[in-house]
Amino acid sequence: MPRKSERTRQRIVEAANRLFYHKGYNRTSFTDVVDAAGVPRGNIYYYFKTKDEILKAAIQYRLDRIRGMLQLWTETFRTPLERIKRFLDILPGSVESLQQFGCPMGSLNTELGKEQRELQAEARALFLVFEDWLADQLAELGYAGRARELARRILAWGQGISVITHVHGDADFLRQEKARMDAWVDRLAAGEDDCLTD
Amino acid sequence: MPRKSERTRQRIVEAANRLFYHKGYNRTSFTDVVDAAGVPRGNIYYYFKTKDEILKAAIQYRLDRIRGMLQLWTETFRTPLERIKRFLDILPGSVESLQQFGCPMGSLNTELGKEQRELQAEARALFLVFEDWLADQLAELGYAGRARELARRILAWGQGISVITHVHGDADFLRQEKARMDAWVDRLAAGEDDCLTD
DNA sequence: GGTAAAGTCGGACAATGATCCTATAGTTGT
DNA sequence: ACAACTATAGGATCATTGTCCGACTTTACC
Repeated sequence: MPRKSERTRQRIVEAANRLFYHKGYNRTSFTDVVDAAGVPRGNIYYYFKTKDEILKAAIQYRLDRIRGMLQLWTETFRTPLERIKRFLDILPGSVESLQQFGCPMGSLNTELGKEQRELQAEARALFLVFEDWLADQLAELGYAGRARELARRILAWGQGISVITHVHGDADFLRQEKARMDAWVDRLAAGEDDCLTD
Repeated sequence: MPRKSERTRQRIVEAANRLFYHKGYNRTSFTDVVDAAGVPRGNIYYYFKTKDEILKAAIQYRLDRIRGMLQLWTETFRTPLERIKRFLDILPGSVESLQQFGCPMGSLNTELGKEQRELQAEARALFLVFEDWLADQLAELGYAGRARELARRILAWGQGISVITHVHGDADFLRQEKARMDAWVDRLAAGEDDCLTD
């Protein structure tokens, strides 16, 4: 039973994940990872043959956590409106990180999208998980036909806020825009046929 | 008269600028730059002592071009509405680049913002140039009090679109959202007191 | 309790990175 | 033509990178 082994692997993945977010994938070295994980240099190779594999494991780790989180929200909140609102709460809930490092999904995809398309294809899954879940909520809200489109729009909105918040370190902007998103979603749920929803 | 010299320097800056956009700053090596610029390895050092300096020159180069462009738009278009519309046309005007590499300003700031704050402080200026110009136009449109806020919102919107377009390579999404921005700006110019502007 | 696999460890490896040196060639003003 | 720069040129340097090896120790099972 490789139980101890499993924990070591987990420590590597978690350290790598944190470093990839804080430093970016390409600026994170093998040395950084082994140091942060507290495992000896040679040992990491037993678990991952290449740096790519570590990234894939880190993305998988994120996916698992996100899926778990969304699952929990689906169970915890009765209405799709509450669920979407909970999603929007991510923004103010992690202002400091967003100011310092930007959005974990967004910055990773932006970095990999330039020249490392295969890796970015993996990272894209992070967006799709959120998109699927949001689309489900929007469909349940009565927007079945345009659920994907609206979901993607919400994600784009969040990405824009994240980038600007990161660029200027402007937490006020984030809070202000988050409030606008809340209001928009409220109107959406109320079925108001206003300019915003066309 | 160091005229030839000036051209060499320019070639280096332009090559570096392109590479920084296509590959990212950190993944662009000195070797990449000298190869692309067609100058011998040792020669680049005559112009720039460090990689940072090349980046600063590249940012300066971008700033100059942007300022020139905005200046031209200010002169070419009579009304602030037309000018802002011209600004929005950047998006469909560079779909392919945005799909492949993301927004030049956004991706650069996202990359540098993580661990290279001093360099990001330089890159931030790119956003501020646009923000100032947009704020001027919005003030002229009659939104003097909220001009900066609205300008930043427009930029955030554009960033969100760029990120999502880049992540999914989705040109349709870009066009669709661009149309929504156009409509929004029209309503803004018409002074419609709708939900979007609060 | 002994053997094979699982897991641990430190260092080696070649490649590439940014940076720098020094020698040569043009260009300039006198 | 000559000294003083300006500019070109290519290779040297040294740290860091991702990758890998081989020896060691622990664990699991017969």
